[in-house]
Amino acid sequence: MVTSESDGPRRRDAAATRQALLEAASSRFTRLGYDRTTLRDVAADVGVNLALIKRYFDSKEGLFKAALASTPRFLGRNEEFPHDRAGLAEALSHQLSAGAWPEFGEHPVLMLLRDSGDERVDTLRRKALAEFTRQILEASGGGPAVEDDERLLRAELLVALGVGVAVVRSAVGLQPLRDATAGQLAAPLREIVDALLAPPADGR
Amino acid sequence: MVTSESDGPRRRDAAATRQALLEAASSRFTRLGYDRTTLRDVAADVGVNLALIKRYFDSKEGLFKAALASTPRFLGRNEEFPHDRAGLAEALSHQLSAGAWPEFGEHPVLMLLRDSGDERVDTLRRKALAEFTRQILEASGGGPAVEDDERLLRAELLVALGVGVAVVRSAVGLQPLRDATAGQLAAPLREIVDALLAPPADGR
Amino acid sequence: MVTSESDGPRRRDAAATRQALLEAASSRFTRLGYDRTTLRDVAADVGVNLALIKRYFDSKEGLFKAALASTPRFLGRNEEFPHDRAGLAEALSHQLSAGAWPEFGEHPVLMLLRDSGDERVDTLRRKALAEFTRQILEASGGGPAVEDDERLLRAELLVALGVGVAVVRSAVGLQPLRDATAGQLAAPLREIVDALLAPPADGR
Amino acid sequence: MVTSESDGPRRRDAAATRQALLEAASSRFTRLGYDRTTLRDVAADVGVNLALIKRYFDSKEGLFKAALASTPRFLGRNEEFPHDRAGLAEALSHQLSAGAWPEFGEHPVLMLLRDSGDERVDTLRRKALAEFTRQILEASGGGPAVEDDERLLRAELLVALGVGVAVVRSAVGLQPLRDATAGQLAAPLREIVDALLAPPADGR
DNA sequence: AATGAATGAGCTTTCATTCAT
DNA sequence: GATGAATGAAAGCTCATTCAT
Repeated sequence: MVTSESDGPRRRDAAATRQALLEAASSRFTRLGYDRTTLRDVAADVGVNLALIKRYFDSKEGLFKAALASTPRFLGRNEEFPHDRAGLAEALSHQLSAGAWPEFGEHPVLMLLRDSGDERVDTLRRKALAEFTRQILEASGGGPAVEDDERLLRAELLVALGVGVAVVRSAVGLQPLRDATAGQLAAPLREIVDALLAPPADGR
Repeated sequence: MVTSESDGPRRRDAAATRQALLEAASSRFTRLGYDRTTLRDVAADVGVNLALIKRYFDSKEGLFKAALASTPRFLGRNEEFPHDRAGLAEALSHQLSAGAWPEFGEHPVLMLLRDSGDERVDTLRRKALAEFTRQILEASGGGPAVEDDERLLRAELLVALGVGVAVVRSAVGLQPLRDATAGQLAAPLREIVDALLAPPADGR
Repeated sequence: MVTSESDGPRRRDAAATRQALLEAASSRFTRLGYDRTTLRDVAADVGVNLALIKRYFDSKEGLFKAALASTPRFLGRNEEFPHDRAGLAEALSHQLSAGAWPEFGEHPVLMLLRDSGDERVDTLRRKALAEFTRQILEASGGGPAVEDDERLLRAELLVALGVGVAVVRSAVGLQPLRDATAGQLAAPLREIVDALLAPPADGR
Repeated sequence: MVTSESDGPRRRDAAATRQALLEAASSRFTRLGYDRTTLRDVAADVGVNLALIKRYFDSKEGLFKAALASTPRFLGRNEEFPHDRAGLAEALSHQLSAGAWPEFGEHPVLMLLRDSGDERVDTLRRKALAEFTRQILEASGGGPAVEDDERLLRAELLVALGVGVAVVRSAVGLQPLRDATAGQLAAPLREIVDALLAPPADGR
């Protein structure tokens, strides 16, 4: 519930107010979804008037689009990008561990699954996930030549796994997955990454 | 919008009307979630009056619970239950292929992720997913003795993968995953199942 | 809440069912008023189907009218009619004491104040209260000749007092009035009756 | 239906709009009771949108509470408080005469009898009537020492009389009580007040 | 005579949105 | 740039009533 009013809403600072609204909205959209996020609550989080949302983002839809656009385009989490399958698995295990993303409350990929009902944002969301897939392929080596359809499918299964972990944790809190640490996730994820993306030993 | 009025609304047949309402509701809850499913739409799908929902299910919450309870408790899809990892992988590849579950419009596991806001249904949903996990463990052999915490976590990762595939397909329609056939999914899933649940060759 | 299913609803006995419905309705109308009395509840009290109310009374309005018509046309409460002011005061003190009318739950005069919104029942209710006024005048002696307008007004004030006691007890439960016994009410009522209806000693 | 749009709905004046809503609601609650007062009608009386009621009073219950709280805490009707039995009787005769309280449409004590179904407002209503009783005792002299239980009961009977007059006039319009003037009510009320509250000449 | 399935209208409540200031 | 008053539409729910059986 607390995200952005850390140091108080700066009055008469348009950019800061806009940013604070965006962060509050991102948090609510991520945690609660589009429908259960009310503009009144977002404005109240920041401590400003409701009409400012219209001023800065025009509508709830506009706010949602802006929040979507501000979602991290991950893999690597501020550090350098992973260069091999081991690095990829480790990055994933950190990203999918419990308590990562404290500033969002939940894994930010959830935002990409939230549906506002507007057909036009679908493309936006699809592109973001596709970019994620591309990053996985690049990190797992293999070179662009081998990126045939099956390899793409395998990368997408890895994306789906990440999404599934975030969703299951958020929606039902299944234990022990819910509180799994990066250390606990490391081994299984490494094996999955290898199983999915290691180059075939034989001429499959 | 069209799901269940297959053979027209039967007049004066309570059981049939109730069932038709349940199916229409299941479809909408699965596809659209709790908030975007309106009772008016559900009633319109079946072609009956809104008040019948109150009659048969008492409230929207009651309808949701009934829909939740009628969700298939899968693995094996009407056929016999899988007995080994190969069977498990194959069952999954069918269950997660495009176009399975035509009567729901989407994979029914999505229903288990829908949130009505009622605390008491949370337990229901969690139990259903936990049961799914248990089935995976049982099918993958290993006997109850080995069902330590790590094995449980690995089974849950497989559940998360299934959930993720359903979610990604439903929410963003990532290709080629979106239209993947059971044949295309078979090999990667088999490798993942083995990687996650095969007994360790050495004393890991 | 329990009024009439004392010896069970007799099946296939139209008159008895009708009577039971009437009593249940009277109780609810008296206690809860017109709006908060639902036909479903009345039918449930008796244990019969809702549609029987339509059969016997045609509509909620019809049921209300029938209940109104069945309201006791009091003074004297089954015993002989009071013949003088002392008898009148005593009859009133019994009628207005706590716990009288156990079969109605509240004083039945409340029914005469319930409003269904139908203009046509107004006459009915007015006539019933006017009849009560007439009875008071008759009991208090004085003969018909003296029934000038002021005497009528005084009798109506006594009616209003009775109504007020019933209403205050039912609506707000003011103590000690709420639990007042006939003994406690006797003296004040006698003095009021005398004050209002005793023939003037001097040529007032 | 006509109560408060005296000088037209003032635009953009929150306090005035709130007050207008409150008056319209008071009138309807007083005349029609809780159930038959619809928020749509109240808003229409004032000429504003329904949602403003939520803004200012939060809910129908909140509006009712506010209306209850704004009910005059009478005796004396803006003038000085009555100091003896004669003054009390006169105050009552004015207060209970036809056409008093034109701004409410009916005697405002009726509001105190309206039931919203909420347990917590019951106390509010009871307290208001109890306060009325206390005022009667104070006005009728006698000093606090004599305020034994019987005296309290007698004061409450006077309250009940007032309530009864208001109720009978409103609900059934019994003549000549319905159109009684203060002049017509003066004598009988004086005699009742004396009969009830005059100090006993002998050792009663 | 009696039942239960089905309907239509209305109510409160909740939001996103728009309009003046 | 910012506020708060006011609106419109839609949702869940409730009830009296009607229709077949």
